[in-house]
Amino acid sequence: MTDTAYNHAKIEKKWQKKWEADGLYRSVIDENRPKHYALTMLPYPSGDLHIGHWYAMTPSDAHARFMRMNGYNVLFPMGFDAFGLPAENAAVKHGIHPKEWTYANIERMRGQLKSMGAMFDWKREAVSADPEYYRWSQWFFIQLYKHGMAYRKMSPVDWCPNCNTTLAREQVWGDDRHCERCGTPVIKKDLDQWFFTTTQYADELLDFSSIDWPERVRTLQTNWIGRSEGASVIFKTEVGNHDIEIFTTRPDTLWGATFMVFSPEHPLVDLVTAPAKKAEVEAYKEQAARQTDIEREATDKEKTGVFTGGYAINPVNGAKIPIWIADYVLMSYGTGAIMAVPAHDERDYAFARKFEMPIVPVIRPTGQDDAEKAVAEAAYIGPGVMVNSGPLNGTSVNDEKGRKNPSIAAAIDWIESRGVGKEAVNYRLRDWLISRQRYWGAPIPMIYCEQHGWNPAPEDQLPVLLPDDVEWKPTGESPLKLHPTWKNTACPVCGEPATRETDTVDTFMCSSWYHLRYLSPDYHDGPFDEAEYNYWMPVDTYTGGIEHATMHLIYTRFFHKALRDMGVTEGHEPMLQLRNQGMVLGEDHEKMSKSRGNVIAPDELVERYGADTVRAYLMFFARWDMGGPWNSQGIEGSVRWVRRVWTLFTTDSVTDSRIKTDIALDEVKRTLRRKVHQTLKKVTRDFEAFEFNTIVSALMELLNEMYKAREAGAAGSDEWAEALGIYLRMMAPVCPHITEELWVKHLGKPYSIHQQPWPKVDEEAAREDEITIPVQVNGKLRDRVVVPADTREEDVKSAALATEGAQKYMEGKPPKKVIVVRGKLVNIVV
RNA sequence: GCCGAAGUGGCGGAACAGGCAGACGCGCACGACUCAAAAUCGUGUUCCGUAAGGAGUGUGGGUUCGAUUCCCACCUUCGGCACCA
Repeated sequence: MTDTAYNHAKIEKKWQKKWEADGLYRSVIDENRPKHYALTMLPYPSGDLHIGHWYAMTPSDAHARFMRMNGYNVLFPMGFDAFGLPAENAAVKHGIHPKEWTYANIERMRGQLKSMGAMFDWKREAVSADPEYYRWSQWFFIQLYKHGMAYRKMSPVDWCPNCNTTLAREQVWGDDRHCERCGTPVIKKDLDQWFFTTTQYADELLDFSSIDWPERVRTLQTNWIGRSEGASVIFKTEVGNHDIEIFTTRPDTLWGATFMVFSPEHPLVDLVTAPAKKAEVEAYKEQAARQTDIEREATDKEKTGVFTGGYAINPVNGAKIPIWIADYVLMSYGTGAIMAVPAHDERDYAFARKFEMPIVPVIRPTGQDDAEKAVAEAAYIGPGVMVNSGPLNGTSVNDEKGRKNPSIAAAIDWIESRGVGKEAVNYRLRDWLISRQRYWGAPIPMIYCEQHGWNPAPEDQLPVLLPDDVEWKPTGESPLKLHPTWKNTACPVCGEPATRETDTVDTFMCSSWYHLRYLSPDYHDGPFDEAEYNYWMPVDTYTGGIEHATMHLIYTRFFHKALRDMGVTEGHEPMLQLRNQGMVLGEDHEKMSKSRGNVIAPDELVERYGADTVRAYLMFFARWDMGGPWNSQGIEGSVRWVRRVWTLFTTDSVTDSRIKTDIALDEVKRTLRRKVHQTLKKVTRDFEAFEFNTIVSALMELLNEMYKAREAGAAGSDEWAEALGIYLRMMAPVCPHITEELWVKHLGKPYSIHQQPWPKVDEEAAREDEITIPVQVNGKLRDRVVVPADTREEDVKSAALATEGAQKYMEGKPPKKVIVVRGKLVNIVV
């Protein structure tokens, strides 16, 4: 029967073509139906779609299809995050223009994406490198600037020497502080750069109450933002009475401050340094500056520092305390200066011991009467009661942070009443460094004039186009800076000659709003069409990798909130539900990489097995949120499943002649129907929970049952027809092509299966009428008893007691206790 | 050091609210079909034991009639943060 052999290539191409021709996946506003905006993270056009893209996108597609079958008007768009450094590297290496390289890759990847058979609405495609796209990226920059949320500042920033550009704090990873893209350790440079005020939203970004995001991501973001509650306190220099502001989480230990430490870069260092100490201080500053961040921030390093010869006055008790400089105090956190309380801080303790400074305990530990003794060996961090602290002596100290700790609350109140400090919150989060010294990105639309400083390019002149005629220097410098004429322009204020900013924006800015451009990629009067926005936003389901937790997923939330405050968007969050996929590892259980040679190419798999099978295996082989190792033998299971589905629908039944009576056949049909509806219930639940692996296994199980039922003579019955119809619809989101073919060609049902409603569970049919109850004696399984599902507890109990296994292991003793769990189990305790 | 996730057969994994551990699949073994092989179909497959039986979800304890599931301590792996004041 060659004409009924499963030819995946033919079937998949045929339906993809028809779906596209019919616009089956066009999503248009329909006020009569509830909307569902399903979004999966857009790819960077690196050249080839890899298995990780398939792993992220096909289950997302299946879920979107499931929602569509459940009556939602689903938008599932796709596009390309098309600016970025690899395009420039290709230009330097192979002499191809980044634009050409990028757009050729997009062309190729678009084709690969289409081979998935996903329900992407290609009419919504957006490409961030298109001038009509980056025009609006630039427009957003200008709006942020106008609202005070974009500013330029000279500061020490992270520089990747390989990528030849600055990076945002979020893009520097790991212990060795390497570049997120290329892995090169970054260095510090003092540069004038553009920033967005992400810190302004720190508190709001900590609030996840209105979104359904994985705990993991929420924790990562919370830690990243790093909120600490405490107080800011003003100390005074002994000479000159200058303010020294410090931040502390432990204002209750102020009375124990026996010295102060400045970061070597602190602006007051020169002022407080005594002439006699000048040389020593300068030498230390230089030595600190030479160190890399990694050396400097190594926690196990012996403490170093020098005395400045200057003193400060502790505002709570007037004590005169020495000021030191040490590299363990970082200029980039807090104010760059600390009060040192060696008795109750490990670092200060180590420093005080080394340089022989006094250690004054101000907390007596609970249950001890000697506070001095408690700090003889190490700093004391736990609860207790305040001592040596003047007006606050006797206040109890617990383990809570901030005002929840009575001692901290008392200290804050006290310093505020004396006007020497106030309650304060500090964050680890920094403002988003947005400047990139690269060519292939959206030019920052700012113009510098000698007379009028920085001003935005006039909005009616957007986009500020990237010039095509650029030259590549092997040094890796941005060609934009070296372009002879591009930067020359007129000042928007006075019209005199002025220069453009030659830096481009971080590509993460372009991807912070792509979900908005998808709404109306061809819209010219604004970044998006408001009618589309009002209907589709916010994104209902967002899927993608966890690696973006503290980059894109923070940036896009910030962006949405900033736009909201400028009146551009509404609502507080852009994406309501987030789900992360895990990673597909190589067959050697290692991360896939070209150098390891363990990369799996989806194109080859599709050619060999077909997209439906690849999709099925990707959904089946591991928990989606966990990922796991690829197994090229394992995919055979999915190959067989898909083929067995095909065979079941395209061949006639071979009836087992042993089944003769109507009664027996009725039982077969009833059992089949039960299994069908039980499976439907499970599959529905699992789709809602993003548990794709058990969807496929449930469908496999049902298929096995259907083969048995067919052999037992169920074919031709109403129950059989129902089973076939429900089976295909349940399978359709997983394997869109084969199900369409079987639905239309073999069941003769109306095109398209993807427009059919999701089947309804018949609870009555799904109910078991007989159940097997395990019988335990003292917790060990000894027998089983089959009873009607509605049997009363007492009857289950007596049936269990009567079983052979129960009798044997009770050894004639009377049961002490019999536990009957309804519908589950009986445990006899003797 | 701190925070988080995970440890289940030869392998990937399942167990939805504390109730039959190992669903589903890979692999393997045996059988059917075949001259033969592949494909396909069927049966079996946690370990020890011939068996009766016993053990078993990283380790050790605990709660419970009953624990992969809850609690405590620890070990290992992975991810994040880290002199953050």
